Amino acid sequence: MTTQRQLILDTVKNCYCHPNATEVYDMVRQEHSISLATVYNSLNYLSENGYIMRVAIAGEPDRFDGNIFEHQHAICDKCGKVFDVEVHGIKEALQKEYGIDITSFSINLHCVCPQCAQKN
Amino acid sequence: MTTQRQLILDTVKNCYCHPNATEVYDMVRQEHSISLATVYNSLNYLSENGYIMRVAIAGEPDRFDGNIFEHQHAICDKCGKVFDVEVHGIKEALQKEYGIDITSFSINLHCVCPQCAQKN
DNA sequence: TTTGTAATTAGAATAATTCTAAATCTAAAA
DNA sequence: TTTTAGATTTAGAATTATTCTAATTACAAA
Repeated sequence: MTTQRQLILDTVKNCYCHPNATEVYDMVRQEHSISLATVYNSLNYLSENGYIMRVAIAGEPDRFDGNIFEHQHAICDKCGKVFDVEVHGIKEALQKEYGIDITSFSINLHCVCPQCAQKN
Repeated sequence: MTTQRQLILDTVKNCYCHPNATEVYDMVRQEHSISLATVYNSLNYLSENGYIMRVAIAGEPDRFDGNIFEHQHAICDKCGKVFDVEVHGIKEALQKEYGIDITSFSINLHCVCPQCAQKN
């Protein structure tokens, strides 16, 4: 864990959003000098080693998530915001149902979030 | 539905793999002259209008799926192959659990497929 | 026909990501 | 200490993925 990796890890952990690589770059750059390549390298390293999660959403660049507890994502189709949602017992259910050893899994729920639903 | 869109729809429907845009382009081009831009436009059109599904997998370009029945995907982390898996009742369960109106949802299961598991 | 709208096209432009090679850092060995 | 080896960082080039632009074409309705 190097200075830059720690910096990027902290940024992802503390932002409570689900930033993509460019957004992480912009955030880190406000306080420190860093190369975009390092941001990509570090995000790859951190997600491959379980420090953060890589989040794939159809039609947009990969995002990253500092919350590594088992959880899933809901994407608002109006405003694009991504929300964490808690799950329990789903992995076991899926494992049982499909009869394959599931290494990991991800669920993306597409919805209209409460805020967007309100403003008709 | 134009000639090109039909061509692309047929290609995605008949290939029984989960091709990305470039792969669709290469397949169509073997028999017909077409522009890459048309492939992208058409894939967007077809997926936005429910003819095909867009499949997002972390770290790779979006793929497309001619199977539009409710189903999910398992990705082998060794060989990269993508398999369709059947689901039932999950949407209702999720809807109930999260209490939000789910427009659509997708589940990606990461696994080691039977073939890869076999070869040690 | 003519006209209007939408689709297709090639190529340019943009965006996202990885690669390259040089410079830097770090920790262990001499 | 100095040296060395290995990994990391960096800037910028290169590559890959996708969208945009503007001209052309196709097609259906008037």
